[in-house]
Amino acid sequence: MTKPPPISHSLRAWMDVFMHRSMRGWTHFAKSTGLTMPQFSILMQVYHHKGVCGMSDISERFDITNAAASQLVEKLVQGEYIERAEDPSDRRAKLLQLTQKGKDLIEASVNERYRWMDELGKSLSAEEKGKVVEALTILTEAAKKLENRG
Amino acid sequence: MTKPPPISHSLRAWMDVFMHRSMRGWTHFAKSTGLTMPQFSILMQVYHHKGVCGMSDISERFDITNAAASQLVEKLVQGEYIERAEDPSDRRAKLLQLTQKGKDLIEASVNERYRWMDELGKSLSAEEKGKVVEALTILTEAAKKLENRG
DNA sequence: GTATAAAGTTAAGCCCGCTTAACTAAAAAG
DNA sequence: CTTTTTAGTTAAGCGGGCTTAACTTTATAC
Repeated sequence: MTKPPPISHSLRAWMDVFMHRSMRGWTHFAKSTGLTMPQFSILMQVYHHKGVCGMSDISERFDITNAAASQLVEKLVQGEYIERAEDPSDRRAKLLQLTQKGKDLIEASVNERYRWMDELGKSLSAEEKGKVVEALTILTEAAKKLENRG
Repeated sequence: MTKPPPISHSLRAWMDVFMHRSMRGWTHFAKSTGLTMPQFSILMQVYHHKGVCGMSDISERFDITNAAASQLVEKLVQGEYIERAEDPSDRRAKLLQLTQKGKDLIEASVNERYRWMDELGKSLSAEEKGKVVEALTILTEAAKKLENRG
């Protein structure tokens, strides 16, 4: 019987293997779409903002100027990935939203990333699955709590 | 009692929260070093290649031409992050290796990313920690097996 | 030993992201 | 109602990444 590793060790080990694998797929997919990484990241951001996302949200999130965000978004509007409308409640502001094309693209990317995870799930025994589900639920909840406080 | 979620769901939920959080820190740190993302990524790659890494390893990994890799690496050599030596067993090839400065930088970045994970670990009860350690060990092993086959 | 392939380098040139600066238009403050 | 602040756009210009093309040097094939 070996002593179980401390939690920081197992968290780190998992993170290393997970990040390494995940990053590869991520950049590879982005490139295959013909979009640049900044463009792709903006689509992701708008996607996660479910519906309402102003131009300033973009520039803050990526730590760039409004000018830069505006230009990036302009290209995505040209490419018909994003719809840019006037905010009726503040006519200076814009409401950004993915078009169907944009949504499809991001969802394809997310599915691509899920695929590996799903395979991982399938490779486990029923007992292992149970343990993993329980632990990940704990972790996800804890992460959300930490996020809301910090 | 609610039914436990299927494993694909808990894996995906965890992945979403983990990726979202991790990416932010990642790009933010890279930017704060003054290096560009491609440059930073190359340092990471050399770091994980522990010791021996040729120029072609870089170009293959990032799907760019040898010319591009060579120019990127040149900048990192100028910045004293990378040491570029001739491979004695094949004098056409180069051996890339991080300098101490390069190692320090990458390790700082990794630690930054570990910090959140460690906080997460600390926020759990002893019982939860036990479960998480067990499950992550299972997952990490399964991931490594999958990697070696696929 | 000559021909061919492979590893890297260098330079020219393109596109892209980003910043600054000047601007428009709308909202908030006084 | 005027002033100031806020949201966003546009254009000029810089620097970076990447490609192609031409080249050097070393290894491999025949």
